[in-house]
Amino acid sequence: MVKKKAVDDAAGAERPALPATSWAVLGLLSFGEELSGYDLKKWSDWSLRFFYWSPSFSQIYSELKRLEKAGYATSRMVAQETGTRDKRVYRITDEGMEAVRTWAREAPVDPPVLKHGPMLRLWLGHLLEGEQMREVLARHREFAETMRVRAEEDVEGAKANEAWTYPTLTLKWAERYYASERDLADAMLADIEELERGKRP
Amino acid sequence: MVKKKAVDDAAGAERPALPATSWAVLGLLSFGEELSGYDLKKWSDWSLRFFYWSPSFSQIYSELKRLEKAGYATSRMVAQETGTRDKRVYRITDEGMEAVRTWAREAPVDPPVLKHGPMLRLWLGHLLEGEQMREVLARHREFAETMRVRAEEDVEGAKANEAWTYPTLTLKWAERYYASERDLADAMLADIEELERGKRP
DNA sequence: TTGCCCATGTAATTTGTTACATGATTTA
DNA sequence: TAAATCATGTAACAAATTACATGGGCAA
Repeated sequence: MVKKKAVDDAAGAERPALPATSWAVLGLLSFGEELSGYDLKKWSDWSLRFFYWSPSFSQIYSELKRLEKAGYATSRMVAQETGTRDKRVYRITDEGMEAVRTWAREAPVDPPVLKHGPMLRLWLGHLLEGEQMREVLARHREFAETMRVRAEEDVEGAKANEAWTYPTLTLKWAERYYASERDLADAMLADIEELERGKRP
Repeated sequence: MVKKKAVDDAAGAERPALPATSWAVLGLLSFGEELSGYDLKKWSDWSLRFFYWSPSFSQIYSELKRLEKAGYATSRMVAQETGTRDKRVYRITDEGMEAVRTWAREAPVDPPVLKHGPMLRLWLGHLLEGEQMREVLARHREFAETMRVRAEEDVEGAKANEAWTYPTLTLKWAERYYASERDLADAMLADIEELERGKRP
């Protein structure tokens, strides 16, 4: 039996299958700006971060190389005015636009990946004291509320610009998502209180 | 300047710092049963999965080796009655219990890791038609509701057993979490409808 | 009696992080 | 003028997945 590497040869597409992180980086470029790796990292930190973990610098650099090799982006060196070190900036190609569009439209809808450390620890409640459970939840609640406020602020900053229509939409989603995380922490705190009342009346 | 590998040498602890996934596997063992790699995978699939991605077989096997090497678990081969292939089963040690307890109690509370593929695609809404956005959201909604129902059923199955008090607590959390994901999808769907109405009245 | 799922792993590969290197620019 | 920060990467390592190998039991 001949092995095939599950490629969409059909219709002569010939597009290499990329991991989600590549599409995320290409997606950042799909807004049309010419950006450096550093720019991309910063931008992904303040936009993607709400619903998609932000890759490290080094990974962004290697994704950019991969995208260029695939013909989805081109790069050029730009000399800085003030004598700063030169930098390499990337721009999406027509093929890149086509590829990321096709991905966004046609890829199967995969379940989100969640690694919820705080919940893992509470799942191990038999190893904790009530006070420690409350502590973990309180810190998580704090994080969720901080994220909610940031998302809320960013919605304000983004909603005026028509180019940000869809990013604004997802920021609204994030605002609600982190509000829900906060409320879920409160609900669990209440559940724990109830348990404790049951244990020592 | 001498470099130190950020270890808790203090108090002569000498415990090797483990990645979260190791703690997850050790946590599964902390309920006291003697389990094989296969058992652990199945069990993590139906319990951890709601809030913590379930590692692959091969990773579970290598985590078990690491835990044994660290002295946190021991293993033995057991011969099967019916002549089936022998298997290796693992049991947590006292040191392992102490280590996972300390981790659960004292590790810093890290933010959950989220990679929300569907949101990433909606963030790129400028590449999609309204119909395609609704499709992505509908499928995500479907997933969320499926998970919610499963969590709900598992709460029913687990709440009677006192040993499952805390797992039941996190299952309740999961039930609410996936209900919220479902509602968030609906809310975003409504936002998109509104956008569309604005675009072509 | 062949194909499929259970069960147990190892090997090869990919993905992603941390540590390191380098130099210029700002700020204290 | 020293330290922090911006900016750009590379190298080494760790985490995690997929592919592969193996053999028994069971159903068609």
